[in-house]
Amino acid sequence: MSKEKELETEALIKDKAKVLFFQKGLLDATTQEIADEAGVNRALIHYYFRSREQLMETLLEEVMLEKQETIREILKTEHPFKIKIAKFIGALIDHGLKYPYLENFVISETARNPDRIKLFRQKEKNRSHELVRQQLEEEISKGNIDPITAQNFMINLISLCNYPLLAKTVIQCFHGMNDTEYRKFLVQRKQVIYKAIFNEEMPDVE
Amino acid sequence: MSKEKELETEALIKDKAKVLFFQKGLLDATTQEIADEAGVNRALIHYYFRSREQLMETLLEEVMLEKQETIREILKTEHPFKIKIAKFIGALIDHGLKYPYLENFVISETARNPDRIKLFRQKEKNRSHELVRQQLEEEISKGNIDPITAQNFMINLISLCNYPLLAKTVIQCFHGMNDTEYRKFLVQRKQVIYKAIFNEEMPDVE
DNA sequence: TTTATGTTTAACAATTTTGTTAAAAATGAA
DNA sequence: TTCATTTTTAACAAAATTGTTAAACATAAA
Repeated sequence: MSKEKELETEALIKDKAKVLFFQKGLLDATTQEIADEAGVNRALIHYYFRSREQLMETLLEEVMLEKQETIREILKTEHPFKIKIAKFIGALIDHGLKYPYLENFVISETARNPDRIKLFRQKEKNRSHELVRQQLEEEISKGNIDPITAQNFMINLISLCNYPLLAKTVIQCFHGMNDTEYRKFLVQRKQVIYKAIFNEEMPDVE
Repeated sequence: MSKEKELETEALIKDKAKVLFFQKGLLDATTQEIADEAGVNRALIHYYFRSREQLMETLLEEVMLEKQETIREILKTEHPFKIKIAKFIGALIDHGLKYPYLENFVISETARNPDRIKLFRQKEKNRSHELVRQQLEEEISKGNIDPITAQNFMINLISLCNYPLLAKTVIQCFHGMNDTEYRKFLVQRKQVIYKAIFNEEMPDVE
């Protein structure tokens, strides 16, 4: 029994499919295109993952988990609130730079089929919202931050981080950026977002 | 020659297809589903619009024009800058309430095929960006607004307006809102966005 | 009523895509 | 090497979808 070979091919398909979907943005890639990208026979996709659908679920779970772990770690540290949020912004943008089309996928899948939202849900205790609210309210009562509900705070934050990823093409066209300029724009944007949220310059966070 | 009947059916297909695509969110509706929604034979779609593709282009052009006209009118008035922006926010949200899935469509189409961005581009002279920049810079030099580039200003603004539309399902699930609550949330959000942008309460604009 | 024109329909062909399967190939233990 | 198991392949079947076409139908003018 060659367990190594199996893992090799299975992992190869997953890796290449991730590239195709979340990096190249071919969200409706066919099983044939996935097979081509991985350089394997199309039937292997069904052999290892049963269906296109199940492959997708597997990929999503992996990539979402990667993102959620990073965020959970940041939000569970003992840093001051504003530092945490600065790191949070950085993590969202960086993950977006790694998988530029992941958010597009989440958005189109959930729009097409709201039930599939389950695939993207994190465990109750780790939801960013819960991890942020208490500390946010403390800061507000101390007068360090203008009053705002946790709901609006989070949605503002995530809107400012995610929309420029979703609208890559629109923004590039509209503001005449090539890929390099767009990347640079996103990196610089971390500071812009922090300033929009807190109305003050972002401190350096390693 | 029954010109009336033709316009009736043609307009019927367009109207029902708009509902299907931009209101119900079935962005990948088949020609059969479109025909069913309009209660006509599927071949009529090809008779009037040649292909599914061309129907889509027609619909888009109409809906985008409707949106762009509203925005152009707001930005070309002589109102004070902050009033204009308040109206601009209102118009973006209201259009999103009318066609909840239009932005999803723009985003997925341009991600899938960047060339198709042409379909969404407005004429150079009417681009919101151009209409806002000069006045924004004036306000900044008068010290009424914190320094920010027009690019970042616009992208912040549009991110805050559009993301909650794109992420309808995610937000509803995450914050436990039904459709009514979500609508209310969007309407109230106009003030939240204004405050996030200008750091002060939004004045009443009719 | 006849005729020409425009509108609608059912049936068909072509293509694309998914998933299955039986057989071939590779692998590794006995 | 032999044999059992796993992996891979090519070929096939089924379903979905788009676009075409020829004929039926409706309408209004002559």
